[in-house]
Amino acid sequence: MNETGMKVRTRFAPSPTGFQHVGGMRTAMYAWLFARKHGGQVLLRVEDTDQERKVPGALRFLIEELAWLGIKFDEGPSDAELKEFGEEIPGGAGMKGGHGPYIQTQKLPRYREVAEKLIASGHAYRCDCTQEMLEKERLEQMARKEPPGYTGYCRHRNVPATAKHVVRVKIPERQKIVLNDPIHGTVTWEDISLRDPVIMKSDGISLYHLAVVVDDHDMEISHVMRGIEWMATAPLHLYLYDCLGWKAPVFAHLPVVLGPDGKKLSKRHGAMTTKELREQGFLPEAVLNYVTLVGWAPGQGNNQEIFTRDELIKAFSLEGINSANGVFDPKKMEWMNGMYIRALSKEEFAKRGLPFLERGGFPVDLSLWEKIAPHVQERVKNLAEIPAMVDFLFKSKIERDLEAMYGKGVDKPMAQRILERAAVIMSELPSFDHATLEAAFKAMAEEFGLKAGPAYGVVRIAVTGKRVTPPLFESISVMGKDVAVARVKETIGLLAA
RNA sequence: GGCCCUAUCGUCUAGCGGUUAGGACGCUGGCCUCUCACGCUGGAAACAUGGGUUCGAUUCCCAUUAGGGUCACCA
Repeated sequence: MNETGMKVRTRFAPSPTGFQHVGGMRTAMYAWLFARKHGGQVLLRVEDTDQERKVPGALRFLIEELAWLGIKFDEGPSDAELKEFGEEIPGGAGMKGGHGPYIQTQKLPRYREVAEKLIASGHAYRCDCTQEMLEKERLEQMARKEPPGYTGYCRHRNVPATAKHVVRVKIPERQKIVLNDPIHGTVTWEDISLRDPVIMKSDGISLYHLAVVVDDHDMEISHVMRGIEWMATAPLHLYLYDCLGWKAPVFAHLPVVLGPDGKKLSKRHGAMTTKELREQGFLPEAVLNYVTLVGWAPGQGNNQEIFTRDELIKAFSLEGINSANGVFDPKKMEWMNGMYIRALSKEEFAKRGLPFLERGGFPVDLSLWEKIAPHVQERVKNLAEIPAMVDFLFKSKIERDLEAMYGKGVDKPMAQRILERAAVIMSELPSFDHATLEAAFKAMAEEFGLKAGPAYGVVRIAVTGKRVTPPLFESISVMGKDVAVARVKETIGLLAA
């Protein structure tokens, strides 16, 4: 129940015409968050009345990505309905029913029934104008510099049901419509500026405008969260509710999520679907957290940004949604992901990072990974960075950035001397733990009159090949004496050559 | 073009008539330090413009400007 005592039921109603980016996912997040916050239900509905634009796999993609984020629906199409639709979720999606069908093309008779009701009450009428007639009309209007639109030719013609026809809404001349949107406040239209829109196609399939009203009513939806592109047609929807004598849900029109360039999100922006983010090593909890924050803030002077799932649910409100468009900032997404990575337990990090490590293209020794993982955990912003950071532990042959050894008191002869000494020191060391190594190398640096940085740097390049690595002694300790000494000797050979 | 939405640092935002306009990311100085990262501590950085209303406007109202959406037998 929400503050008005109304049972909260929200829905996510995608049309399976493509793969949703994070902006579309955010709509689902908000619907889910709001339902959870008020102890209500959130359900999934498939708006597939446009059969021509249907994309195979789009629905499955959506369900699976949302599941990855931890968003499960209380109601939605059953596995049987999904199968009929042509999509099967491995293991089953397991959504409950109760207000189905949840796939619009499986509910066509109901829309026809409502359309007939609208015709009977005089709010709608049949129209048998052909596409050619409409096109001609449009052309003439444009020639006269009039705004194009249906003139209502069939309004009073009583086109018989037996003729091939569409159903249009008879839009009243002056019909004031008031929308109370929790995000935008009160929005008023002096009239519905639409020209008798079609709600039922000549093939008998409902258009969005009818289906959405019928479904939200039938499914007892209390709050609709949808993209702001729907605000312009909200008057039509509100009018339809009125004609039908139904109570309209609360409509919250969400602003747009833009790419870093300020343009609408698209493929050009790179990783903008959750699937891509997942492949780049972003954690679902971080993605849920950050994406929710694009366009929403707790307000009330609360500056919190990192939220657990439960904290998000607790803090969420429609009023906290910003009315202006927002930019998805990949940099901040990365920062937040790093925060989440560091908050993981050692074991959890090692476990989640392993699949990414295995993609590195080299054999992975699990025990070495587990030893070095905690040091990697402090240094990566996403899991995909892992292989490049520790590959030197697993590869038999490494590339070295030799130039990086020089500078700050170290030239080539000095580097050679350091490495000769390092090889001896390591060979003679009784134990190979961090403390022993550090003490030995610290003494060595002093021997050469060098600061730790430059001296260790030479060894770092020799054993790892890179200038940026996990801490040196941990790295050496994990790779073991044999490998470390061999790599130092190999480097001496390279310098001599 | 008609109708509608929007406007605080580069970005995400706090603010709901009186504040040195706060926080976060990013950028940057310093500290810590074996590299990197973390962490700590400083800094630069914003109320689109013009009118009102008011003792007083970032805040309320109206214009202007600039973005965006929508005007299909698509959603």
